[in-house]
Amino acid sequence: MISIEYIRQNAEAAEEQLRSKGADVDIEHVLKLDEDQRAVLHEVEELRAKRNQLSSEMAKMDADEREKRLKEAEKLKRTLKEQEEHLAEVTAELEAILRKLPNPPAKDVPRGQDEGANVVVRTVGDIPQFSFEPKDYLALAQQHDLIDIERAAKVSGSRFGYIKNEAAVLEFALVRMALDETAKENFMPIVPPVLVNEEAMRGIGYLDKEPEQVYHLVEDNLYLVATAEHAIVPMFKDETLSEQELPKRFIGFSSAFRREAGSYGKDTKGILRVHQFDKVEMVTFCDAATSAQEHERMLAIQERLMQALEIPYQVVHNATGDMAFSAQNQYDIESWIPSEGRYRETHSTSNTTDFQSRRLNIRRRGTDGTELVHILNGTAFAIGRTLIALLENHQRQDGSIAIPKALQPYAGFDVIASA
RNA sequence: GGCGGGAUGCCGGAGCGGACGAACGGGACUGUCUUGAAAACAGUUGUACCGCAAGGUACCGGGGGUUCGAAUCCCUCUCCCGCCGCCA
Repeated sequence: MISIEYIRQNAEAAEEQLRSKGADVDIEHVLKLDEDQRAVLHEVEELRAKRNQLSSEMAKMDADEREKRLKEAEKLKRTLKEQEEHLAEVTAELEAILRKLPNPPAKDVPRGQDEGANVVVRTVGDIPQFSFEPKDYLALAQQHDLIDIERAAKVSGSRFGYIKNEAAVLEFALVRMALDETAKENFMPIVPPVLVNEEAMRGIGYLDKEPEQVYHLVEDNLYLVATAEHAIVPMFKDETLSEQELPKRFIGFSSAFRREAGSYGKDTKGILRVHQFDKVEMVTFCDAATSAQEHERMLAIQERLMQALEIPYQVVHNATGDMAFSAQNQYDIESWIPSEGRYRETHSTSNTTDFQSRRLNIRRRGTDGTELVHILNGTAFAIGRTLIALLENHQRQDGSIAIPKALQPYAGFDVIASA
């Protein structure tokens, strides 16, 4: 959640920033509500002070005297109740608006309405030149019996898939490789629950932005996470961490579930956009002062992983209109997909600053007092999309697929070739 | 799924309508003493919000209620512990 003090102190800048992320805000209205809220709060607190004083006086009175003051006390009680109700209304109205506002972008974020305004920061790796017509991953998968979409449709519906044979082994190879790489930077491996309660999901900011994207188990009021981040970030809800234990870095593995409502007809083929996929995800809790640096660290890890897989990619600085709701700054990594002749998103990393920690009340205690922590997230590997890039970029003329050297020890084989 | 017991500050643990932001013990910090440390003694030790400040308000698992007044009474939810049942 955005800080109301920030809006109060930077009304003009805030308006521009929020609009740049596509929010339709009326800053004047927000400021007015904020003022009202504080005025009513002041009134309520004054009434409470009076009540408290009268009550403690009454405690010392004899029965007779108490009886005399009772009328006054009762009246005070009624007035207080009215004002408290008023306060609750104003507060709720203000909060409802604030909850729907995105994290204002950092100054250096490119402005723009959509991904067209994204800025390519750098391009790494040579685009493979094939002496033959490269196949798409589905053709390759069929040749080697790696992915079964048809039967998944029979069992689960559209946008599901079975990952099989070497592809299934590669999933675990990728997971292990990501664990090892991030271990060098003290990320703690973690397997979180994939079902989380409403409070946790709300704390993440997901329900306010795109509630239709998340699977909801109505009977138990539980939500299926759309990324491990959703289960890892709320772990420290209402906790104050000590300065010394920061940064806390986690490398989580979990399935991710997305309804993909509204994406009908978009990427309908294969496993690029599915309702369920596995993912290795980084999450860091750190000091406000170091979060920008942590963000760069995450990006660097992502790049190292892609370089180890020998997949050409580009780093994109997301424009305001293409950023996540919670992100103050965001980079995507787009991997080269030969069959499409273009780069497609395989990774993302966001600095959410104190946007999530404010909602979840996650602080850190230091010698300088307590303050909200900063929280960052970043993809290590989204398995499905990484498999796509891997299969297509490393295919050979006969359709066999070379496994990059760094991955071989994890996979236990160096090529996928049909017998 | 059934029955029983719990949830209080950094930790343990009392309190069960008014003097409780909370006894007592431990821990931590500061000071005295000491060459230094320990011990002993004295003191300090939560967070958030409103306010220029003085000060005020809120918080004893969450929410609601009763009352002039709730950690304390009532309702409800969640979680934890124990026993039984079922089960990968």
